[in-house]
Formats: sequence, structure tokens, C-alpha cells
Amino acid sequence: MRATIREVAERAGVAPCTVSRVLNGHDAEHMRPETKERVLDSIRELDYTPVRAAQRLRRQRTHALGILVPDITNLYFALLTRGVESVAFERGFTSLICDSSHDPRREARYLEMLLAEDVEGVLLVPTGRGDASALKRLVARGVRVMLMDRRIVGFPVVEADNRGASRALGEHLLGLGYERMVYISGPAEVSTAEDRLCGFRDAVRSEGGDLADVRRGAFTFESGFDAAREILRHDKADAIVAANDLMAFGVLRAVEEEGLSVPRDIGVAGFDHVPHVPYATFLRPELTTVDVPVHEMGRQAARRLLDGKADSLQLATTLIPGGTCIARRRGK
Amino acid sequence: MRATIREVAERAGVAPCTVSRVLNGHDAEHMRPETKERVLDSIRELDYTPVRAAQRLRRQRTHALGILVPDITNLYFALLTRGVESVAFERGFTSLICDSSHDPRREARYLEMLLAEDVEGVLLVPTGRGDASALKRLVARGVRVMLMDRRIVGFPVVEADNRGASRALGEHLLGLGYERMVYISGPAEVSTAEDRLCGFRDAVRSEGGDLADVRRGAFTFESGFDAAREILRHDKADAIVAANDLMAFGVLRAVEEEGLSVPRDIGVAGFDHVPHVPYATFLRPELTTVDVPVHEMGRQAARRLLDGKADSLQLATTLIPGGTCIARRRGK
DNA sequence: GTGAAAGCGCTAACAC
DNA sequence: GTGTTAGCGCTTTCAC
Repeated sequence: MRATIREVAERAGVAPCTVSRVLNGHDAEHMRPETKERVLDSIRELDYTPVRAAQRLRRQRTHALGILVPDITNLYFALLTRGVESVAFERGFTSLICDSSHDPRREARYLEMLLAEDVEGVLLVPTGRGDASALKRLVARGVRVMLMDRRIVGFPVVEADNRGASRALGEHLLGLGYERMVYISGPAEVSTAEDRLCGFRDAVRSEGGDLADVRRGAFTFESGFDAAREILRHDKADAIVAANDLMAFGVLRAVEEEGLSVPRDIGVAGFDHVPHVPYATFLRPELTTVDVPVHEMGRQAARRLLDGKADSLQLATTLIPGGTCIARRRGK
Repeated sequence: MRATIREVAERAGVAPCTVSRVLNGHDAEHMRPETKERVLDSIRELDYTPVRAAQRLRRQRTHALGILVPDITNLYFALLTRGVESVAFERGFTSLICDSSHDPRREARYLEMLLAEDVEGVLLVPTGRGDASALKRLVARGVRVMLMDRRIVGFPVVEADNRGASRALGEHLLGLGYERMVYISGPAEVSTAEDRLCGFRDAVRSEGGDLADVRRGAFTFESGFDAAREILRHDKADAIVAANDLMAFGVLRAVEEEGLSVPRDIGVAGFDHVPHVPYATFLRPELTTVDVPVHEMGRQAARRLLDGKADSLQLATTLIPGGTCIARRRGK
């Protein structure tokens, strides 16, 4: 049913290796053009495609990459994934995209699977800082590993300058005159959450002040909503700052239900600018946030991994003050 | 550096085929337990994993599936992809997830790539109805093809009952008393857009009326926003119905900028209930929409493809009247 | 109950 | 310039 290299060779009246040479453009120079033509004709006539498994076995290379993120339905990670995949595709690599669902056990299973698939590299956004063992096993096998967005000690990472950006955000808000800010942080085991909290604290403390309160969320809409409700009932916050936009959306919702308005009654800020596509910005123009160049993060991570550069990289971010996008839109 | 089956065999003092039998649980019954133990020990000690390429070559099966969607950053398709992948993973299949970016040429390139990867099946949300040729080539090669969400004649599909659901939506809105409804449709070459428009028309006409106007959008936020602006300036609509939620979000934004309020001044409806995760519903409780069980769509499509059932399937949908989710939340 | 041997489809070193 | 040949790592038929 399916043509093999031998059938192509027979039909063209040549040996299999000649066909192979044509396919891989090997000694295209030293080959009689008419031979090449005959081979190409046979390939076309038989609709021949090389069997990848045979190539991989023979070449001892898979040209495959694994991408493992905590949640592909989260726009942030979807854009990151796309960045990685685009570079991989350009360079002739096949990407295996996996979704750990924020579950370290699923993460471990997928790493196992990627190992079994003999990927040459893995680009990973880890669920936490736990299982370096699974990663070390990959490295021991010669698989290149590059972390994205979140750090784990001992592995290279391409990440945003979360701490610096968060400090800048804090300074911006202090400049607007807020004095009783409550911070909703993210999961303890995630470096981005920690960095953002630290950076924000840096800013507040350098002014001699401190945060009115810090609560821990889970980077989800619900957890932002619940935390904000609590804050609005008990604290006398003049601003609520969430460690990511998803939680900030929850805050906005809670503020709205309380009959308050942003920024008149209270300030609200997020982080990571989940929108990237226009609609969330349009829906929530009052949100102050920080843009993380997540697509570029994916591209850089893939490039470095493929180029064999095993060192880390920090990407710069952009502060998006509330209201900006609306203004831009109106001005166009 | 990496162990092969022969090394495992030598270390266990058996022949390679015995190791293979253990790995694949073949004649586990007729095997001396101590032999099996010795083999398992060697596997563990050498951290052995079979080379997939060799297995695939020998077995003449890849256990790989292709998933090709127009935009993985769109939550709708991300959830669909996840549904497919979950079933594939459960059954020991590897998924190759691809993103055509709504571009028929990229779509063709990815189909090519999947063919080269020797996938056993392709689950596809086509960009349009154009290139059946690429699909036919796959089928001719023995690759199973299952469409999702959007139809192309001649191929099986798992889709929502868009026409029926849209009719129900129309009847619901008519029941609320709207009389001058303007419809924003989707791209002409996409069956879902066509079906939704037809169904909505069915409803309005069965009451002896007709739509005040029909405009064509591109299923994007921007196109919904722009169309709504036009409508609000020229038509005297009492309701705007968009063929998907993304455009409906654009409509809501335009309505807001116009200083109008939903549903007091104007009704707004969407389709496909993009939220699925709580946050969009929370942010936009006033939107009336139709829930499409898109994760289940993915699971069903994968199951049917893997089970060799090459017939189509329509899934039922659920009407979500505006305001419902807020009410539910408050009640909890 | 286990082993020997062939071969899946391809590539590359070496012939000529 | 092109062909011959060996072998990548695995599974499976057929011996015994």
C-alpha cells in the first residue's frame, strides 16, 4: 500500500542509496541531473514519503522536542507554547505538546512519556519546585532541558524580570498615592509568585512603608475573587494588587459586586497582561498590569535550547497603566 | 550511554526476545517468575527505556495521532484539543498538536508534516472547506480522518447541533419580546457560522418575521466590536446577536462605549459559551449564550476515530440565559 | 519456558 | 557518479 525507498529506487532504475541522497540533498552536485530527475519523478508518482521511524532509528536522532506546560487552556501558556513551537517548526523539529494540569504527578508522567519518545530537548514550565529527580533523569540521558517562566535551581531558565517589574509596579502605585495596599500572592512553590511579591515589597519598603496585608491565592479567578471579598470586608485597603491578571479579574468582580468602582473607590492591579489579544484589555481597561513578552519567551527558550546555550535569560517587561488601551483605541 | 535491549538481556542472562516479552507482557503466564524478576531488575538497574523508533519500525504502527486546530490560544479550541488528547493519552497514543493559525496554507503544511510523521489518525478543525485534496491524500494512505466542530462534505464529523441550538436561542430571544434583531455572522467558509445563521433565521421566520439586518464578522473580538459600532449608529436594533462569544464580547464593549446598558437598553447574545472556566461568565454575566460541550466533543471525536467508527455525530447544547451564572453564584 | 534469526525502512561507509 | 552492504533496536516466528 505504501511505497518504500526500494520501490522508488527500482522504478527509477537506481539503488536505494541514490534515492536517499536525493531526499537528503547529499551529493546533489556530483549527481547526474537526469538521474536526479528520474528519482524525483518516481517519488512523485508513488507519492513516497520516508518512514520517520526508520530515519530516526538509523540517524539516531529524532528531531523531536517536548513542551510541557501547566495548562494549555490558559492564554499565557498557550502563547508561550506557540512561541516555542514556531521556532521548533522553522528548524524542522516536531513538537510534542503536553499539559500537566498543574499536577506534579501528571507532570512526571509526561516527562516519562517524553523520555520514551526520545525527544532531544524538553521545554518546561514546572508545576513547582519538587521533582528535580525526573528532570535529572532526562539530563542524565542527554536530553536538554530548558525551563520557562519559573525557576528551579540547577536548571537554565528563560523568564521575565518579575522582581524588577513588580518593584516598578509598586513604585508606580505609590506614585499614584496609594497608602494601604493589600497584596494577593500566588502559590508558594512557584518562583514567579515569590519574585513578584518580593519586588513589590522592595518598592513599598524603600519608601519606609509596608504592605497592609498579604494573602495567598492560587493564580485562579476564584481565588482572587474570594481573597478580595475577604479584604473588602475586613481590611481598609485603598488598593488591591494581585500577582497575576486572572486573580485581578476576580478582584474586579468582587469590587463590582460590592458596588465599588475602579479606580474611583479603590485601585486594582494585576500582573502578566494575560490579554495580549485585545479583548480582555477592552473588557477591563481599568486594570493596571505588567506585560510579560510571553511569546518571545517561548521563542528565546527554544532558540537557546536548540543552539545548545544552556544559560539563563531574563526578559524585560512593560508596565501597562490602567486605562491606557482604551485611550489608544480612541485615538486611532 | 543509553542501554539497549541486548544489554538488558546480557545482564539478566537471557536473550533479547525474553526481555521484549517481559516489556510487552506477552507470555507472562508461561514464564518462570524468577526469569521475569531478573529481567525487571536489569531494566531498572540500567534505567532502560525501549527506543520508540525501533518499536514503531518493527511493529509498523506509530500509535501517534495528529490534532490540528485553527488557533490553540482560543479557549474553545484549547478545550477541544485537551479533550482529544486526554482520550489519546489514556489509550497509549501520542498526540501531535498543531495550530494552523486559521491559514489554509499552514494547515496544508501541517497535514503534510503529520503524514510524514506517520500518524494513524488526524483530528481536524478545518480552516475552511477548501483543500479536501490534502485530506484525501491522507485517507488514501490509510490515515483515519475525523473532523471536529466544522463540516466538510465527504468526511465524518463530531459537531454541535448548531442549527438547532441557534433556533432555540432565537425562540428564546423572541420570547423575551425582541423585535428588531441584527445578526453578526461568522466567516462564510465555515459550517458552524452558516448553521448558526440558518437556525436563527428559522426561528425568526417561523414567527413570520425576519432579521433586521445580517452582517458578516470574522469570529474575532475586533470584528464584533466594529460591526456593533456600525449597527448602533445606523440600525435601530433592540438586540444584537453574534455567532460566537468572542464577537459578542466586542459587541458588549461597543455597547458600553456608547453609554448603553445590557439588557436594559439593548439585548446581546453570543454562542459557544467560551468561558467554560468561570471568569468570563463572571465578567460578563449579562451575555446570553449557548454552551457547546467542546471538551466532550474532543473526547467523542477521539474515541470514534480510535474505535474505527467513521460516522458523524451531533452533540446537544445548552442555552445559558443572561444573568444565570451570577444568580447561581449568589445562591451558593 | 526460552533462544536463534530474520527483517521492518532507512543511511553512510566503503567499494568501484 | 552510483551501487553494495551492514546495521540502527526492536519484535516475532519458528525451533527445541
